[in-house]
Amino acid sequence: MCGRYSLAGPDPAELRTRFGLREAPEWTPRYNLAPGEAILTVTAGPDGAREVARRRWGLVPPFLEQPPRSGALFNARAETAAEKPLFRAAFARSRCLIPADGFYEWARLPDEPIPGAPGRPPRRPFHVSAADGAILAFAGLAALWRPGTAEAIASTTILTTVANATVAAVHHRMPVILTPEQELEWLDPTTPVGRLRELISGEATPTLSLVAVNPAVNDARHDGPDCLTPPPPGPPTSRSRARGPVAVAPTLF
DNA sequence: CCAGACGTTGTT
DNA sequence: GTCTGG
DNA sequence: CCAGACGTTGTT
DNA sequence: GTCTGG
Repeated sequence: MCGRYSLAGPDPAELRTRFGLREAPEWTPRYNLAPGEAILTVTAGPDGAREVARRRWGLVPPFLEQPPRSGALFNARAETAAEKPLFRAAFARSRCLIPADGFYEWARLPDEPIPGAPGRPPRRPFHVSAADGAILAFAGLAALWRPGTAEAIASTTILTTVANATVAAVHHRMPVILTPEQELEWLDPTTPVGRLRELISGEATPTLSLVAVNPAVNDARHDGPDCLTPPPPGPPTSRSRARGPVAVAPTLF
């Protein structure tokens, strides 16, 4: 799944180039983006030009009288989003991209708990990024909620699909990642549904790398470079004591 | 017909 | 808006 | 996603 | 256990 991600590496100029934007977007590095927050999205405007906008992460479909609780609907299953009442209209008419340089997953390590420690072992955070360091584009849906009186809400959700072999070490779902070629078709309003389904099937996911990171990322209020650093040595798992990128046992799931 | 939900995730 | 349950 | 609150009363 | 906030 995808409930936390980073967009910290690329500066505005790089984002402009990578996504074909007219102007560089306002953006300062974010290491710990969470549901409910304002995130960066890219859509195709009426003339086909790329447009960038900040949207609340957590879709607010236009027909709801009240927005769902903050951050709900932050993912939609790619397999069913075209049919689900909450996502159908956005799938048909309002697709978008979410720029990212990686996403986080949490998993309990197999060799915990420590003998003598009470309770279940905690889930540990991992960061997943492109093996070549490229900027990623998640496939997403967008909506604009215009209530009578209150302020309008621009919102978005990230599509999820089955985890590839790399991510499957820690989790069974992951965000849909598009290649630059696929992005064109995903944003094109004339792309037929059958093709859209192919695009988000996860077939073309780039090679990813997975590393254990500092549990500082657990707290969504913590937003700093240490979200991406290796876990500090510490309460005792052999894995968390390793240095540098940490290999993960291949079949937790 | 009207009323009320409409989601994903993980966990057991 | 659209579907399900009563 | 994870972390942290979750309430009422009376008093200042 | 469940909901809210980040």
